[in-house]
Amino acid sequence: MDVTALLDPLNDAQREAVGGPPGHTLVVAGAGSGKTRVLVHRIAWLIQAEGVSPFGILAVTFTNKAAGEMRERIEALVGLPATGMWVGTFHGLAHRLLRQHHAEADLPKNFQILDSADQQRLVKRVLQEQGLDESSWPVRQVQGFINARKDDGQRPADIDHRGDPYHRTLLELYRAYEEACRRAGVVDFAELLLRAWELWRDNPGILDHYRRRFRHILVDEFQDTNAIQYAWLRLLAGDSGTVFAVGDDDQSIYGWRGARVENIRRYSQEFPDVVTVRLEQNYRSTGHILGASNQLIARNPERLGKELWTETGHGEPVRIYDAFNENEEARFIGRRIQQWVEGGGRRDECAILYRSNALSRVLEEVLVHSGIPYRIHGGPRFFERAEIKDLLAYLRLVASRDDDPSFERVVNTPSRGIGERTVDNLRQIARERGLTLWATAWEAAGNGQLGARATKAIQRFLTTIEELEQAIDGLSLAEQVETARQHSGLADHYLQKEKGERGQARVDNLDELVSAARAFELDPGDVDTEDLLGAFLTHASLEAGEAQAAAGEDCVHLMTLHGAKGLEFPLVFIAGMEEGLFPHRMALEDGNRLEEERRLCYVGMTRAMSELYLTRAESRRLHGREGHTRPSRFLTELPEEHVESVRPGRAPSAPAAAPAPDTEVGEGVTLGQRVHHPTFGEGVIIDCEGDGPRARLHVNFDDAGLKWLVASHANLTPAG
DNA sequence: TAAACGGATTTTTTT
DNA sequence: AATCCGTTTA
Repeated sequence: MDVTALLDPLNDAQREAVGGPPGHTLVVAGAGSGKTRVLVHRIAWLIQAEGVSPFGILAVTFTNKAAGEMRERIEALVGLPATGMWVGTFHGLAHRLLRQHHAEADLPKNFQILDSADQQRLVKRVLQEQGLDESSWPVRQVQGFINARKDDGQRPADIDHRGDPYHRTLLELYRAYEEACRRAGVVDFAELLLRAWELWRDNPGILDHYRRRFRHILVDEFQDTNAIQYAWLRLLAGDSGTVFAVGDDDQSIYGWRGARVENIRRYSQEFPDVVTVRLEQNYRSTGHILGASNQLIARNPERLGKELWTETGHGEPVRIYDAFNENEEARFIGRRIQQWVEGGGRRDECAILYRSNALSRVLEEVLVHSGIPYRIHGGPRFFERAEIKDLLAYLRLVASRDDDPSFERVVNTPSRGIGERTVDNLRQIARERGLTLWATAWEAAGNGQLGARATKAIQRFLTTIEELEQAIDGLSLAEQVETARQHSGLADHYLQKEKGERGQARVDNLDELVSAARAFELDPGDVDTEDLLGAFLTHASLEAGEAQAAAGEDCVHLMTLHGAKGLEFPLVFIAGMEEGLFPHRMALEDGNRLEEERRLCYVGMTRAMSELYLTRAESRRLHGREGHTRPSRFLTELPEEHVESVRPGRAPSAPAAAPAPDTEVGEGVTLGQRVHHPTFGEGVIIDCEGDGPRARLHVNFDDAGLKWLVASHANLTPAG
């Protein structure tokens, strides 16, 4: 086998990383430097040049998408299916371990997974059981506390509340929540990781088995690992395994959910003889874009240090556009995209990025208005939709009767006369006797302690589930889901409850779930085919699915800056470059968070291949309030030599509301006219908004530059 | 049980 | 402005 072919297409740094000795390696990979390529080639190198068996390789990523891509590319490169290799997300791999060793992990065989919405409901339940007031103990905060502790590897017993009553209560809640999970046989996301780590910690035999097997561990996006993930890797590597870590400290944007950038540094200190390779040649962006990005991120202290460079030319400077308000900002972006398309570009080469989702609305309006197809990334995901989760809850109950959250979810959905009172009674009995809701319901239905009416209703529910289990036995997965769909009566329920399109959309989604099951059946991937339903339920929990099916149409992409990580587009806009919005006001107080905002800006900028626009609105209406804004500090941090302020000049297609030239726009001046202002001097009126005395004029002053002025206060006189 | 009202909230999100 | 959540009301 000619392994040099693996190295040939690489640059020197990439080659060093891929073909280096099979020891600990840290690859500091800048944006657009070919990091995935290095990871994939490294694996191929291990197999083909070092003679490592795929069975000995474990590669871990953060998203299913990344894992899928990696597997695909490895197989394409190696030329055969990489059987035996473990490639997956931290959560996916942890789940796999826990399934395999459920007894040692003290979990039921069919344990179900809670997503964060499920977890939130359960935390709320626990709060109510403890008789705590939700306004003093906000569910989200309690949930956040529990997750943060788990992300740090701490169980209630590991935490010292030091007599602080607030802390003590949180601890009690953590305990009670754990107990509720245990009873119901459910596990949340953070628990998957913590439990998998504990499994190894407490079972040396099992750990040893995996240590012997996985001598080669590769980690993508290392800067996003949290404490427990790091600990998990460390445990697995032991003294014999090698870790190949790829990451970029400058792209660490998930600190707020427990990611620890410092794991990169820690890794190179704690593991012996780590070879560090820097990938600094960028294959994505032009010189100007890179220059501006480099200098922005250089403002952050405490970096590992790295400066991207490119062989490509300077290209176009980064352009900054100051709009009068958010409408005008959106119109500018729309216009620019239209030009791009008229110039032969495709719409899907364009992306509009923003700090928070609230900004997408105006942009959408303008795009709709201009007839530009677009697609918003983010938003509710398929498997997270209420109707989908309802139907899955029926199936979960079939798979595991103890699953209390699922029981609660559908016991009265569709309504079958089991009210809050009845469920409350069940809950109370269950708690007193330490039983699950299902067991309690079963018993209560037998001894009639709930009253005739409720008993009957409960019996109906119990029968529904039991019959469903009978009915799906021996069926194919898709048929099972279809059967559950019918038995549940959810379709009629939603049609009746939500008239018109909304209800129908829900029903369509239920049908879609059947299709998803069919697709899963045909290609279940690397899972246990003995229990397809169980695997499908796991899939639904661990892989939330894209929000919208990828439309075939050529669409402009709209997404948050976080959502853009890992992507690239020829033409990129970052909208809302304003203090308080970006950097977000929640991050202004804290230096660390501010640095993270700056990294976020860096991530956004480095998405752009050939053109980058940073736009802002001088006045913005947000959450119903209109306010004046200040330009983002990030704008002022950009070096002049790479940046150009855009003068709209004669707009190629006039803004929607703008009158034709020569129309009087107020106070005896017209669009296009040369005017004089007492302070700013002479300039040309290039645009206007509104009419009458409140009209606002956009004037391009010779010296003072672009200004928006209110016509009635501007004191403009015709210049001549 | 569901509609209707009122109040608070409003960063980012994967698993 | 819009949405979500809890409470009140019919």
